[in-house]
Amino acid sequence: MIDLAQLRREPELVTSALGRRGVPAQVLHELLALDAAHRSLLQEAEALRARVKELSRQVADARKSGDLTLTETLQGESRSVGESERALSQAVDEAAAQVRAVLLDIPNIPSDAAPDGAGPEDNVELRQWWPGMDQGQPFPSFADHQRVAHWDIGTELGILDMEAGAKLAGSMFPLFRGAGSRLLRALSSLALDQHSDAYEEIRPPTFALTETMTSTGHLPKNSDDMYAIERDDLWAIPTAEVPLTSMHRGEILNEALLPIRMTALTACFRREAGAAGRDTRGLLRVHEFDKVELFAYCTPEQAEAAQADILARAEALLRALGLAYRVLDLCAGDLGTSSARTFDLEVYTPGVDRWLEVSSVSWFRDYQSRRANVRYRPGGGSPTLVHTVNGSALAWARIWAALVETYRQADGSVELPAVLGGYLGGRTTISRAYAPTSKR
RNA sequence: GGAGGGGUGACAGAGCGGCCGAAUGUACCGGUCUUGAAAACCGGCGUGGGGAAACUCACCGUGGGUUCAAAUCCCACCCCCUCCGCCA
Repeated sequence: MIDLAQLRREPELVTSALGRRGVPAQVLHELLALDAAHRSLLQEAEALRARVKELSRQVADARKSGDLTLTETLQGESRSVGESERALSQAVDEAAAQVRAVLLDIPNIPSDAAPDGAGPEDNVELRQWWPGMDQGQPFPSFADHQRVAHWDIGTELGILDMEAGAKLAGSMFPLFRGAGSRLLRALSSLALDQHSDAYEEIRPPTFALTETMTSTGHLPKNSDDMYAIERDDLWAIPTAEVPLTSMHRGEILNEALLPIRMTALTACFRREAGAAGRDTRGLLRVHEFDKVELFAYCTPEQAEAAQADILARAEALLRALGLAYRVLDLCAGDLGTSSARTFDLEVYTPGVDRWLEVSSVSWFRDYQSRRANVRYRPGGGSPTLVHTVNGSALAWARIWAALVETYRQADGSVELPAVLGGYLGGRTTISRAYAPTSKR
């Protein structure tokens, strides 16, 4: 969440910055009013509380001196002050809850560096990359045999079975088979191995408590986008960012250990509630996908480099896989709730002729760490919130789509890039012959 | 799931109704001593909220309750450990 003290200190600045991403000034004015009301109630209640404590001390003294009448008088007085204190405290709690509810709903302040804009159309494309670009070649033209959608390729080769997935869990739950399944495993292994030089590999739980989801900013605002297991107060994680951000919740981290960097392979679950029927064929948009995430807790000074490192690693993977992609600098209006600055990576898929988001590399400033209460002591001084940074490297479902489309050969087989060879037991060719044909 | 034990400051560990935000030890910071270091000795050392300040409030797993007063008593829940049961 944003810093309430900062809002009080410089309301115009915060209001105009949040205005860039569409938060009405009215909301902030109301928040300040609620906050002022809360504080004045708090002062009254605390004065009463102090009085009760003072009287209690006097009761102890009176009893010690054996003055029973005085003891009873003081007890009576304390009791009545205590009663009004209790009533006031309840009002204080209610006021505090109101403040918190509004505060939790306010998105992060965008970085000054984030471009202006209201939505996806205003995002700024920073660069593109494609195989051969470094040698001066133009953007690939792609042959007709590459202009086949991955869902057709998947069916043809028996490596993707959307029908079977739908039968088991409903539409938009993909089921990969044979070489298609192994390809996913290979991608995850490749990525995790690549990041292991600087990022500790974590395998977190797939579900998280409401409190955990709140720390990253996924709750309360985006509850419709998540799968819930109400009986156990659990939510299926939409990204490994959720558990990783909360791993050190409530802790004061050793400054010497920063940045603390972690990578995790998890399944990610998205209800995609608002997106019914839109771009939903094949793997364009699915409810469950595997993703390798990169994450860092760092000092404010380290944040920029930490974000750059994650972006560089995600790009390096795309290049290693030989996939054309572009980098977008998200405008203020398109930023995720918790983010101050985000770079999206979109891969080009020739078969469906689209740019698909496969990574979102974000800097959250102290928005998440304030919710999660993760701090460090700069120079041994008083505790200060850390910054969090994360990004995917990468989300595999769409990469899978890009790979089979980009590397489809004239004969209908798929010839995967050599970097994956070691993870595929040397079999970089996927052809009908390898398909375990139970059905087609 | 059943039985028992336990959750207190960075860590260890006392306190079990009345200046307890909390003894003591370790760690850490400053100082004395020393050529330097160690040891010893002296001093300091939690977090958060409110307040211009004086000052004040909260926090001893979490949430309720009893009481003039709760780390201390009562209730519920969570987590950890040991044993039993079950199990990939």
